[in-house]
Amino acid sequence: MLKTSTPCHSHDHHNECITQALERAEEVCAQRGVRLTPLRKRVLELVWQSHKPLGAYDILEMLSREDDRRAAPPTVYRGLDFLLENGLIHRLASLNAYIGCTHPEVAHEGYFMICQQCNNAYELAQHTAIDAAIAQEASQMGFVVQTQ
Amino acid sequence: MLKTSTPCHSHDHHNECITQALERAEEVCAQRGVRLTPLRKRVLELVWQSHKPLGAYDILEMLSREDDRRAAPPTVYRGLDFLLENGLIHRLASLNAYIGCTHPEVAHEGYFMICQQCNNAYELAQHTAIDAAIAQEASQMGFVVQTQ
DNA sequence: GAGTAAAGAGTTATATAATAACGTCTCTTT
DNA sequence: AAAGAGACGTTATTATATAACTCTTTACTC
Repeated sequence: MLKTSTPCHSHDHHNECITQALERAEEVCAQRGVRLTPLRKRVLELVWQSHKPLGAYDILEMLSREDDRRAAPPTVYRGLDFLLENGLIHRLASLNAYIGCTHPEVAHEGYFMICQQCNNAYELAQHTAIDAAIAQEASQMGFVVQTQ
Repeated sequence: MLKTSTPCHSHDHHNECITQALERAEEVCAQRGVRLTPLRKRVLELVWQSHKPLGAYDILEMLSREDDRRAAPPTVYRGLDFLLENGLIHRLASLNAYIGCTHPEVAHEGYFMICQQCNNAYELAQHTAIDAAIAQEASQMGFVVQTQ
């Protein structure tokens, strides 16, 4: 179920985003002493194919298409789990989908704007105002924000 | 997989919340000319059993336990869909779970504080600050917030 | 460099969440 | 009564995610 409609938010994606994302991922992993194996890198690359959040089974299908043998779900989920743990992608629970993180260097909550026409999703880079508003409302209810 | 741990956020739930929720639901449905059938009412009641978000299959299990014949998934999902459409419950995508809405009279986005110890979730009643912060960041990216 | 432990990845099966498709029953309206 | 719509039952299926076990590769130790 891969959407192929012409995006209304489009740009020169391959040059700018993908290469940059992969470079950053290499750096981040090197810095943390974790291994960006070929498989993990390939999954990250596929996630970054567009700014549309991709489902795990979309990625699975892409993977299977290039390797001739059929990849199995755990293969993809392991890759996704690794990338999630290291902040290289985010999971959009409302869509059961995954998307590349634009600033993996620092731990952070992700907020996304999702275009209802083209399905592209863009991560908010600065969200101190939102975080502050949430933290304030939380404290009024006796909560301390730990994860979101 | 029904959690039965002692809640750290507890209160006299049955008297206050459930009855009030059901009364409100009756009002809202009457006002809108939609039917709160026994099944729908029963599902709403089950959702309101606690402040813990419940999975569809948790509700299914509860339903099946009282009727002796086994209820099927569509039965529950139809009930949940109706309640969602009419704003009587919210869906928490991150948990694949459903929870009663505390103010179904007006259309609104829901924000929830979810206790990591007792799993209870509480809806924020006033969230103008959060909405404003989000709308502002959105407009900076050329988006207009339609749904969240 | 051989031995070994741990991480990574393949494979099969299964769990969990949600929906499709079709039939039936019960209303209401005519 | 006939017709249509809404609600619900029932069976099957799709979509998403994980468990459990195996084998391979990598990295570390001596």
